[in-house]
Amino acid sequence: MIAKEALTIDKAAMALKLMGDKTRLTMLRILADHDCCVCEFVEIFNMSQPSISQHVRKMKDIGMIKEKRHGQWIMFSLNEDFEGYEMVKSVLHLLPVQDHHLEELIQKGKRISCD
Amino acid sequence: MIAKEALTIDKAAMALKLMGDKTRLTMLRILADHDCCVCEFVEIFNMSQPSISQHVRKMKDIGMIKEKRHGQWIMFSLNEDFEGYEMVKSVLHLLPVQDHHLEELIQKGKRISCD
DNA sequence: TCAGTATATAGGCATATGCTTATATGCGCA
DNA sequence: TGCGCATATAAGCATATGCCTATATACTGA
Repeated sequence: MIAKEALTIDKAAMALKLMGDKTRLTMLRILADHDCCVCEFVEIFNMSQPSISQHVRKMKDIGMIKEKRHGQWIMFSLNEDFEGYEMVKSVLHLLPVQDHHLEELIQKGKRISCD
Repeated sequence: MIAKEALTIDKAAMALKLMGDKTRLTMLRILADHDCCVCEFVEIFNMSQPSISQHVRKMKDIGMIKEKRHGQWIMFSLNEDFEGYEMVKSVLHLLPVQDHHLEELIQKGKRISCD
């Protein structure tokens, strides 16, 4: 049996730095329950599309989230293969559910679902 | 019975931002096991004293760590009363022990102990 | 193929961050 | 009181960050 390698301080710090932004942390808390695409985040955060895109890119670049294209949309989700996944999850579980954002989205008819 | 208030996203993000720096994260991981003072961190990180002092100050300012003066020295420790204490602890427990830094310190005769 | 929608990239700007050196403050002890 | 060590603060500088607007790319469906 091979012990799971502990996360290095360096990698953890990199992940935590990304989580240390309110917008990204909220995105992650949402992603802990629901996959989302960029255009949904644009609605939720009422922020420019490039700004959202850049936040998402940073998290994708270090492997914290992953993407899957569904036609026109690219759905993002937490990446369970990320080295810091356990850490990310344990932090997110301490934070309040962000379902109200999704509900608002649904009420506005802006929720994207790919099944 | 009163349920423990969940940490807000805002406060968590603030704490995570501070943890997202390699130097501070290492300090915190050390503090999880041992109280330390500024001059010890200066030795450990081989960094200027003001630089260390500023890192410590940021963490003290949001209540993440606390200080206790022992004569000439001010010993810092994790603050169990910090709102994000549980989060901090759960992250630190996923990181490798940093005892080698303390051992080096002891070998150099620079370890401060206040008992 | 072309219009419409979704996403990414480039460039610019204001502010935040982390480090440094210089200096001030606080405490212990002769 | 005055020196020595520990710590804090001030000021300056280079780089990082987060946002924006403008523009490019990618996919869908008529």
